[in-house]
Amino acid sequence: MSLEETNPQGNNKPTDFIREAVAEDLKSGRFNYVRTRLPPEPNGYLHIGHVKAFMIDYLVAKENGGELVLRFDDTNPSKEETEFVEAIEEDARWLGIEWVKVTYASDYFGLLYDWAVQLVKKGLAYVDDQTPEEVSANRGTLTEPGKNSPFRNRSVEENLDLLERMKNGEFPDGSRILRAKIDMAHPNINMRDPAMYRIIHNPPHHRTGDAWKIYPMYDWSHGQNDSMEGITHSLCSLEYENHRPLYEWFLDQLGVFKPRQIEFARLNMNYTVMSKRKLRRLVEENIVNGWDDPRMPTLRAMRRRGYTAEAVLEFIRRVGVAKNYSVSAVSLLEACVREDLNKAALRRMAVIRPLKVVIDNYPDELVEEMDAVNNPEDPSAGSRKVPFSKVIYIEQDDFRETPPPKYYRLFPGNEVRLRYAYFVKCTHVVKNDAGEVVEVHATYDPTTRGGDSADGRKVKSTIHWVSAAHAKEVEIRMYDRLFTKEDPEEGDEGFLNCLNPKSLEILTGYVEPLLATPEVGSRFQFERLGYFCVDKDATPKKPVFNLTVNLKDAWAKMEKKGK
RNA sequence: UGGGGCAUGGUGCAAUGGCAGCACACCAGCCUUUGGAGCUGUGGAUCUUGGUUCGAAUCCAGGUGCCCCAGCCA
Repeated sequence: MSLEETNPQGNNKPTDFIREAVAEDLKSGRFNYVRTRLPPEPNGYLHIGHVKAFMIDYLVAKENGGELVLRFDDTNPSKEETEFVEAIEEDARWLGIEWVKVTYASDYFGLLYDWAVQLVKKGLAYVDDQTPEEVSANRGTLTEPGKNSPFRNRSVEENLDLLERMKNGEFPDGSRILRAKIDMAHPNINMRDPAMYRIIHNPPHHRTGDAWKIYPMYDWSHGQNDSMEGITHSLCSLEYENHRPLYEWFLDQLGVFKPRQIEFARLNMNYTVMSKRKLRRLVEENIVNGWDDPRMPTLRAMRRRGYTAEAVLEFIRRVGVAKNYSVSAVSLLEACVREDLNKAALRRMAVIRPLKVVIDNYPDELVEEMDAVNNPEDPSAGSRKVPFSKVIYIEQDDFRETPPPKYYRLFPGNEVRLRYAYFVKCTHVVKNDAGEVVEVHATYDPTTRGGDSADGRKVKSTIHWVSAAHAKEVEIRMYDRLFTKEDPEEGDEGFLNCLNPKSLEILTGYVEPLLATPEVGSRFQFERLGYFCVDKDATPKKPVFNLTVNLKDAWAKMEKKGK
């Protein structure tokens, strides 16, 4: 096989069974173009699980020189709102997804009704007067066939008349449905005379208002809309596999353009929940502070937390596409976020759990401007000045009165480097009545300015600091996983019983003067701590920083293991 | 006891009858003015039984396990 045949584009694109199927269809001539569709129902906010499906639809079209249509699946007025249409578009745009047009299932209500009339005329659909309970009881079970409706053999004329009167609003909700006439004994339950239209008088539809009193079911709408729009590949998740025979049945009976439906495994992630119902409970029961609470798996939440679209996309790329049921690790997402932010985030010094240090031999009134590198990964980011003085704050974690083995940081008698400043050696501590260390005293070596010793002596640790007199007090929001279990839905106690009580911790810390009035949304690496971004709650008086993701902490891991 | 689908290191994905590989995680080391980043290295997987074949993760048959389906939701 030649290189051209295996690799028409001449590059090594990642491949998967969907892309292979699409390539086959193009090669065999089943289709001579590619058009996919993004079919969200506007009934909630997008979460990380949607991103996988969105990117498959978008990239399959893009890689094949095709088009993507953003089509809102708004066939059920009781669940859908315009607010979500806008939110979904905004989130999808943030991801960088491009579509040629926005359409709505409701755009096709008229045409779809005509198609339904066609099926009725062909004797392939009928109006059923059974109650919902009767319909359900007569559907049969997984192992037993269903029973035909007593209304199944109505005349075409009667069906036509009843359908029109359903449409005109003459009948109350639940009194009748239009059903496809297929086979009540079919082993696939979706084929047992599935409902096509149901009657819904209220609420009004978010776009068509009260123009319609009947609304199509997913099965009757989706495939037909795909066909009307000339969609070639209707890509969806595995639970629709059982619907494919019905998808194809409708299109075959209608004799219209027939797209190909291909199913893939949806994205699941550990330590979170993804179902709309559960996410809604978290919001409504004030377990989180809204849909954009940085602990939520929604895109708005991740954006607010400081995740970049690039990182999210890279995560999706690494997760891949297959048909296996799988649960991806949130730690992989975090790794992608770190990798992306490491390249560009400016480094700053911040102390989130302050401990006061007095450098006794440093002149009382002296202030020195220390040179600090903005980003060691990017020399073009330059450097900045950071003021240094006699009283500073360091991290509580960076001092121990009695150090455990392998602890290299500050403790009585030990010398460390203050990043970009001086070597300091701890001399003694001051304690409060409770016996807690409230102040550490140290001396500095004036010959080590900038952080290098003249005599070549080494220190094993470098710690960060801020000058107490120059620091800005800020609010720091430390986020952790919302749940303590990898699978919060597992077991009988339910997802609300494994909430992580420490998923949000609000701290008051200090940052270097350059961060006194940061721009909302800007991202920084607080050295040795993690990546942080400025929350929308920030005010000039009190900046607020969200923890985006922590830095890998080898010492914390070591210490934990030692216990 | 119906139908549809899926089984590869801890996790996620490759290998399309020909040396089981990649990423994250893990472990060890090097380096380091971030115990960060980076670099090097180690360990660990084809659900099971049989068959076809010179050769099987891949093909065939049986078994086992997991997921989906009985909305007038999508």
